Amino acid sequence: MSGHPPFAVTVDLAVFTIRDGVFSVLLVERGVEPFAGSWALPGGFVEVAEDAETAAWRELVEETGVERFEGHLEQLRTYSAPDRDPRMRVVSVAHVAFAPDLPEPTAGSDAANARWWSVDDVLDGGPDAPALAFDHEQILRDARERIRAKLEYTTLAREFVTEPFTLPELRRVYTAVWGSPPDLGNFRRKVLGTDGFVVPTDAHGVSTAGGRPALLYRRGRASEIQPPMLRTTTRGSD
Amino acid sequence: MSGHPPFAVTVDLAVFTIRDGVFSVLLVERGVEPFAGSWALPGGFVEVAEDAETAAWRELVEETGVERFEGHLEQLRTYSAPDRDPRMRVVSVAHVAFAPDLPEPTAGSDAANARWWSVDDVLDGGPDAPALAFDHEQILRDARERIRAKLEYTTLAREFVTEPFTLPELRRVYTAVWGSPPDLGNFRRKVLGTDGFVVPTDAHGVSTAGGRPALLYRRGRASEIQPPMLRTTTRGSD
DNA sequence: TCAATAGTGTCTATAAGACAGTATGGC
DNA sequence: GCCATACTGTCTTATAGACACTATTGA
Repeated sequence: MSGHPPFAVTVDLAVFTIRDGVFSVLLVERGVEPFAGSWALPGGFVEVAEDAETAAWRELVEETGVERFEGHLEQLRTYSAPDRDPRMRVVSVAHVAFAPDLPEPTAGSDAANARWWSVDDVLDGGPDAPALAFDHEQILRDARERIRAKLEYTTLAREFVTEPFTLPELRRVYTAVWGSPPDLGNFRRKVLGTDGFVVPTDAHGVSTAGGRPALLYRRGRASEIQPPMLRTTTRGSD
Repeated sequence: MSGHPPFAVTVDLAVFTIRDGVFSVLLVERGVEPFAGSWALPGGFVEVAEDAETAAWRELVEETGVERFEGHLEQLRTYSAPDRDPRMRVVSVAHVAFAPDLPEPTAGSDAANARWWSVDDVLDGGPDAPALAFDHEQILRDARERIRAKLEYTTLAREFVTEPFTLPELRRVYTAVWGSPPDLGNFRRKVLGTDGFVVPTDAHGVSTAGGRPALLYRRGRASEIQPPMLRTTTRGSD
């Protein structure tokens, strides 16, 4: 028993989007010590009067500059190793957010720079892959696995496209996040056969690159896919 | 921007076991304000030099009096509503733990009393069901759903039985947690057909209540069940 | 013998994997 | 016509659901 030592509480955010078919995460270049010059997940301190999720939404808007964020945000897990921040004792409640096509971010208050990175480049050692500050590589790794898994049993993939969308667009979300495309016919059968995943409109999109134009859909009300749509590629490694 | 206000950080624990076929959770009766006299999840403050999981293990031993805890412990999620504790600003990193047949607990330091309760009685309004302190009812509800779900796609049920165990014993774990028994034949087919879920011994147990004695098994190395063993009962409600 | 529990086998329905084929657009 | 993309259909295989049956103990 030694009372209750004071902690700082932060939120860190893994903000994901799909840009040109690439599963991407928003990183900021730190302008202040510690880790000045390193890239890190956006985040900040939780205020006294807000809970962690509210703080995460606030930071999201501050860091991305987006006023109305159309996506989804959820808590990932809390990281609390005693030495994770050299300045002070701080626990961080990490969150995951995703949205379709966020704009190129503007550098925020204490960030020198901010841009989108390929998630797989950062985690699997692509060219120019930066080493992340603090324990952010672990957080990002956990976040990627969370998203990969949730595409299996939820309709989360819809949050990565703007309405109205086509099935090929939706399939490209799975392709980008999982790293390889689900079988075309089976994918369509699963999505269309899951009640409430997508609802058809009566409109066609425009044809891409001289192909047949795809039908347009909107998001349905279902949030779960039952039974799940399983990844066919190497599982359980990360 | 308003710097970094000081927080207290606690861990709360939902410790589960199966006692006489009943899915049970450990609750303590609070001896001090706030909520003195109310029942609550065991927990306590995180020390400066430890992470949340270490603190959870420490509290687990302190509250249950068990020296060598043979079970499993994992982080659930973090609860951070600004008004969740009337004394001060505190965020709690909730954890879930489970083990076979823990002994009747001894009252800990700041707990007036401690005992096992039926999880379903507490959450679904059984007779004598106590109202829980703080936001502990929500934590317990989330914890129950986490365990119910993890029985589907992991081999977690093994952590609720002592080695060696019988398949009927293992099936009673599913029965207790899910509220209704999985089909006998299908359950055996799934467990025995999942490589590494259980490994057979060459021994028989003793017969119960004048029935055929069951074969004994030990835990295998597999941690996932693929494809999952799905709950057949009412899904998605909680 | 019976009651009680443990364990096996089988038929059917569902859904995924694999992959071949057809349709509709721009040029 | 060609190419490129969108979409449909079908055969096979894996697996779950349902449920009937056999086996082994104690009293």
